[in-house]
Amino acid sequence: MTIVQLEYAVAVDTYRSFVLAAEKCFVTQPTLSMQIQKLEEHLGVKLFDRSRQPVVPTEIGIEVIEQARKLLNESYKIKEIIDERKGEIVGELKIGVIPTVAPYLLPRVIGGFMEKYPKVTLTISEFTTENIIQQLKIGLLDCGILATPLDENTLFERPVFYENFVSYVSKTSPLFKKKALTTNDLDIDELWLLNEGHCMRNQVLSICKHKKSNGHQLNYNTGSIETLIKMVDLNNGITILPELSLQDFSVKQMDKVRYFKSPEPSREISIVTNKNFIKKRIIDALETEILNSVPKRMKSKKKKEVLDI
Amino acid sequence: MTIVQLEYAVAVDTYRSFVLAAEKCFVTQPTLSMQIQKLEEHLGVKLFDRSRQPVVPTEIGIEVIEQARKLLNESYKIKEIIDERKGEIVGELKIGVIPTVAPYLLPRVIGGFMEKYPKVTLTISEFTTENIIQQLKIGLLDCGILATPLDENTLFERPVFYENFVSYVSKTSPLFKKKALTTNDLDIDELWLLNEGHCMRNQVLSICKHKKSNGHQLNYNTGSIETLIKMVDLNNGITILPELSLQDFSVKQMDKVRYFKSPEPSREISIVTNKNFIKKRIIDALETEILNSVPKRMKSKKKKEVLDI
DNA sequence: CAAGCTTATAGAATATATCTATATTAGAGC
DNA sequence: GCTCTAATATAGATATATTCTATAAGCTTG
Repeated sequence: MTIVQLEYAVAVDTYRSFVLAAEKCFVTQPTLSMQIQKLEEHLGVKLFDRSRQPVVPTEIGIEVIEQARKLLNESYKIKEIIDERKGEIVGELKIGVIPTVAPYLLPRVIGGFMEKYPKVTLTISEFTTENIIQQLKIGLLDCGILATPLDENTLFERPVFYENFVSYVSKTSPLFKKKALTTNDLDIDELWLLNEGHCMRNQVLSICKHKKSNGHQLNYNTGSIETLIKMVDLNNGITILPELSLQDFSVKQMDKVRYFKSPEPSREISIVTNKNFIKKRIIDALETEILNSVPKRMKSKKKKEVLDI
Repeated sequence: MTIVQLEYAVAVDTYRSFVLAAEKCFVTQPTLSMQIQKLEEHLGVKLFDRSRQPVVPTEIGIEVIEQARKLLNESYKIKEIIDERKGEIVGELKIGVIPTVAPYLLPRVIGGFMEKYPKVTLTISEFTTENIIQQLKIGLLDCGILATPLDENTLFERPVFYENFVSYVSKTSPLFKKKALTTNDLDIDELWLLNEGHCMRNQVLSICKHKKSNGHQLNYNTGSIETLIKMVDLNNGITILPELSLQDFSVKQMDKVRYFKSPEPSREISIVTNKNFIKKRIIDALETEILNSVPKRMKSKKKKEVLDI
């Protein structure tokens, strides 16, 4: 049994294909097949059921591969020990970010980060919470930046900051005249919402969970907060925005922002990793950069009341 | 970097010798040397300082080897998953036992154990507590059977049973007339003790810690409880025995046993393993066998007041 | 049942691990 | 400080493993 064989087995599990796994491991498919066979022979059990398409791990294969992932993690940690000793922050960091955080946070973070740590390659992708969780579990992502708590016991959450929600109200809305709102003021039928799948949609709905709908005239669900803003600007109604999205607002736009009275609804944004997690130093560095690019007030680490996701 | 290379590095750390490590790994010394060199080259750091005799790991070598031990543990766990699936309890179990437990417990355990699990090879050695702790940490032992708590945070203790201490009193001692004793009755100058290094010696001394010595006429420190018994039988005085040592006593000997009034002084006997521990199923089986060969009353898992070791 | 995948097998080329023999180096004893 | 001894390193040969290319065999799916 070799580390390489375990890497191959894990790759087949991850990609559910010998051909694709071989490609990702930079070897030919027969090489990978042979090594998996040798591993299976060594262990005395079949790890994959090739008669299904796509290949699936056998019952015991699932257990062995889970354990193999732990072993490989320990092996990456050896490399980290070396890098750390050399005082270098190097490597690749694959980050998954939810779309309601990404555009307002990352552009402010990556510049400083890449300047400070030129030897780190960042790979950033926007995914839904569900997708990020999946990919963290199988190691396709090193960390996620998303709203928590997730209640996933194989993942580890480090809360980084707390972001309030605000409402964005068109001039034609009755709420425009109010200075500060309570969640009771919201009219669910006036509200522009994000698509299903965005955790922020659920949070916004839970803000208004006590309100009943009288039926919408128009159901427009969009994938981007920028669209929500434009809908209010051009088509009346209101929407709920995360605080960070206000950063580049014009004076005209700020006019339409209405804050909630305390307790303001808010979300907890965390860096989430696999529990036996690696790349600690790079991720520490990322956390520091995020904290530097976020208003001080949001860093408050005391457990606020946050909305479930 | 291969698993084999890491095994070699760990072996060199364990045995502090390339020659001996090679022998234990069943390869020649040049083979092992070459592989260690390749590993060092791959990692870009020297793991061992060969200019010292015996060889010592470098500062970073210590860290890398510690991590390598974790990786190897994960690799043993893969084998365990396979064995477990096959429903077999197989392998080797290296047990370290303290001398004040070994002769009264193990003979009753090993018979049944070996019959039930014929594919397990048991290797049992008597060592002091200190020695067992050391060997558990570097993996030379799989588990220890000793008095706890140890307060060692890299080790894991599973309390198995609680053993009272009794006194064994010669007919000429004034205590012989008493039916039950309190720890206050003990005369430290009459007491036969075990050698330094036996944890039970410390426990016995702590039973009498409030008593002052007037100076002994004879200081005879022995390594075995059997000797303590014979000293009382043939040379007067008293001694303290663990409860299990009474099991094969003659009627004549039982005459000399005096129990302590409640709360009886007692010790906690645990199976101790490394924290990232392996061979779970074999050790579970061992625990079951031990519990089967010990009087029910001693199994009480409620936290008794036990003596420090 | 054939087309288009995916995985397995065979044989050659390459790389790696191991061995034996021997050189070098470090430490112990005089 | 110099020898002797024990330990580690190096060299070259051999056996073993890994990988590749080419091709066969097995599943899916229309």
